[in-house]
Amino acid sequence: MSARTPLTLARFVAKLERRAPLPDRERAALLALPVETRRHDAARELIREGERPWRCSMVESGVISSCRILRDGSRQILSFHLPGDMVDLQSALMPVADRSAHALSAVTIVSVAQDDLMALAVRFPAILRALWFDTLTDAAIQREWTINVGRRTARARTAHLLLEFASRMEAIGLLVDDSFEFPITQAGLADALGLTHVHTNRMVQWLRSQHYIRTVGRMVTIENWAEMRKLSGFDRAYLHPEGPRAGPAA
Amino acid sequence: MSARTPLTLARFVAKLERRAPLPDRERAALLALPVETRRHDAARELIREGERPWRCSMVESGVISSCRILRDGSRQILSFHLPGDMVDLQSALMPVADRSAHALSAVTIVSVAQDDLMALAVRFPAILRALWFDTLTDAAIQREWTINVGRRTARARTAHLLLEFASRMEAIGLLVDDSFEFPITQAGLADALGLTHVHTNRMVQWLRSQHYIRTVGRMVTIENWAEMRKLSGFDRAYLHPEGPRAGPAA
DNA sequence: CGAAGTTTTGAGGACCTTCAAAAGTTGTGG
DNA sequence: CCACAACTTTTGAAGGTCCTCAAAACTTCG
Repeated sequence: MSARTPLTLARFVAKLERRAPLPDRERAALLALPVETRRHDAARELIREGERPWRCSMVESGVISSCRILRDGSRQILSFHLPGDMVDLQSALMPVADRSAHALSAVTIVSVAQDDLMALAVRFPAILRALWFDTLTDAAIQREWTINVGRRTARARTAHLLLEFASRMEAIGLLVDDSFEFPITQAGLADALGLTHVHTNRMVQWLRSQHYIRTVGRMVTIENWAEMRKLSGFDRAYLHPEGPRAGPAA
Repeated sequence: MSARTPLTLARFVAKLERRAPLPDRERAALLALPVETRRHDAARELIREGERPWRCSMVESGVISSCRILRDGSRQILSFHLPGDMVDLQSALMPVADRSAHALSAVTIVSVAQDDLMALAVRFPAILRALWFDTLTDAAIQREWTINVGRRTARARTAHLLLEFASRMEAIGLLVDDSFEFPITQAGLADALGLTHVHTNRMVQWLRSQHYIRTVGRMVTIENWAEMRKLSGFDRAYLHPEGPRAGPAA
């Protein structure tokens, strides 16, 4: 897509359609939604906990994380949003944001008014169904994160997160030669893993020492998928690349 | 509701309507769905990971947990399902169950065919919207669990889970004099907290020693809400008792 | 009353944290 | 293109939280 093409929700629609094709009418309706495009620098706060956003945002390029800060100052990163992901689809129904979102790299964001999206969802059940499925996929990922921090060792946990990120990048064509850009510091990685940045660093070093991964700057290469999978128990099924079951609305 | 009244999804509908009333037509349609009622003993496995369920189940009475077992045998409990909760609404769209579910106490379950529910959801966008909102609430709870195991100390974590359980019981009228039935062993609690049962036991003992909680058999009493809240950082907002924002479908 | 399950206790050790500082990297302005 | 500041990664050492293993006390139930 050239820089001059006016942006749309195309990437999001593509993600929805990875799972099940939408009828032409529905696809066209989504792509015709009036959108707003914005660019932000890395580290910029995009949504603040407690806010009442009135637009839903899709990542066009770059990576966004959402997190909660606890009263003692510690931070838990709750999810990563890659190109094609909605950052805050939830806010279409829930008025108050319960977490903040930050740009991890320079990002381009395409947003639609929640009312516009909901109006479409009400008119086209297939769209509502697709949005619901998207929410369910996010929920499945969230469960996997709970398992990750709850029951896996620091080593396995780190490996698991990297494999998830790699697999999701692969699904959108951003994995090249087993390498992907991982635009996050080790301190940020630690906040996603429920570890300290010191220990996270030692885990990353250990993965390198085993030749499971290689890092150059912000590029990460998975060198040994099999051992990484064995170590972490990663199974990409929970990412639901296969789409929703056929049903009355399909 | 007397034991002779044929069961319906009434409790689930009541939960949906705690948030926003459904139009009469939609409520009637949900309550008219053909259902199947089953009773199970405690500890019975209700859904097995990898299965392809074709019915969605609502808890009429009792408590159900869903969990994943890792290859090393460790277990992470991912959620509790209280009366009125859907156990596997997700499976309406996702064919394969990605976790198992067990009855923690003797339970009564009312189930509907997924196809029936989805057909209704397609016919009535307000219903699809309500189901979607329910999914979003579950997702918010799941995020809180990730935070809990990721960034809170064992003490705070234990207190937080008990407060969540108490608050959810309160919402359905099952909290009496700050007391509720908590039908789970300390080993089970440990699997929800990402701790060992030994350490969980010490945390429970500590909460008792501070007179924050009291336990008699499977009954738990919250003796000091304020200190429990302070200790755990619990804020019930994430349980979304207030309902979805008004919108085109409301 | 015995069996099975649950809670509790103890001791030792491992994993991960905390604190502190050095080394390395990136970005900016002169 | 270098100098400098800011940030990120890495190292070291000490300590605490939580785990492991094992067994005893207690509870529940047939």
